[in-house]
Amino acid sequence: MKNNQLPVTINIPQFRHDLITWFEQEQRDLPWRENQDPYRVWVSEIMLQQTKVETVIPYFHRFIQSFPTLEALAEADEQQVLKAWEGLGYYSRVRNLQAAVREVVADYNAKVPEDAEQFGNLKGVGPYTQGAVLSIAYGKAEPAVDGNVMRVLSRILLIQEDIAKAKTRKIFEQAVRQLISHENPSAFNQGLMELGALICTPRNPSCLLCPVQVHCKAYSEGIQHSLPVKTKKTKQKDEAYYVLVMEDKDGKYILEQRPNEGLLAQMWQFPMVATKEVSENLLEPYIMERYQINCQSIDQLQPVKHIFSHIKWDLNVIKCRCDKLRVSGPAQQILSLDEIESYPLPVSHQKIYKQLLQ
DNA sequence: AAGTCGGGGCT
DNA sequence: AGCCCAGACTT
Repeated sequence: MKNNQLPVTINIPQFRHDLITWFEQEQRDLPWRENQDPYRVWVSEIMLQQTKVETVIPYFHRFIQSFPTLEALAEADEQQVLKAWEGLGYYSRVRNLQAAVREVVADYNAKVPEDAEQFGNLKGVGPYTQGAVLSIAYGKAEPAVDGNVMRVLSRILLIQEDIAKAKTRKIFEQAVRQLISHENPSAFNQGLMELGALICTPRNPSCLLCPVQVHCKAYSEGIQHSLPVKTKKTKQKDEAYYVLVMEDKDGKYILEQRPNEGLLAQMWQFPMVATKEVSENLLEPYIMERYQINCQSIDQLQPVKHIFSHIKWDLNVIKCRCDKLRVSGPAQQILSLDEIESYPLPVSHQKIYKQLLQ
């Protein structure tokens, strides 16, 4: 064990007390705080990855209602699980969660393991989620370092490492190991995050209301606005597609499932063709050839722009009416608007679906 | 270490 | 347009 700890020169017992007392008083009333059920805590932590609390709340209620227990989720149909996640994004989170829950049923008698290594080895459980669930559900004194914690501690301890770099997280984990309350690790970890969400915000932190202001080195030097240090990342790539909305005389449409891996894996969509694959004037014969249909008419629907974190989609939505549709593979279905409702669609294709309802 | 993976809300 | 959000995984 190397002893290269950063200097933590604040009054640690006082800091713990100030933080935990504030958290006990001011914490928000959130559905996953009703009890310490490890399954519920786990679900909430997965949902909260890169996702705001207000966004998660309705999803959490519906998800727990549909899958109230670890066993229920383990036994659930994968498509229904994906449908419950529809609109939340980062869909591999829920596929990993179900795989992990099935592991817990198979290997740990359906009890979420308390052992850090065992829990941390489950699919989709990284360093943050590991510490968060073990501290909140089981009271273990493990660090749970997320973006909030790095921002808060970078200011309090005046840490200037670039938080965009992967190895920087370890510096903060070491700091938390020195600071954390062993009497109440749960309130300590959640207090740091709650502080980051409510007071020690990215812009314009409310330092005058901060319960640990007296401990904060950045505040005492007046440089809280310039922390944390974070380098910016690369911008999105542009991608353009035709989206083929093919409707037959019965009002049914072709829907296809995306591949098992990659972007929006296993989600359903109207067929897409990269615009660079086929020139616009050859689109009609291309559709007729590829989908073996007889186009009666072609119209343009409202185009859709959709921005991911790393891609910008420009969707040229083409509606073609035809006599008869046929599937050309196992990943396709011919469905009525009603039936499409039960399939998990990414938000970009929900926008298209809503146009068809009008 | 850098990319991939969603979506929404804010400035 | 860019940034942020209770990050994990792949290459």
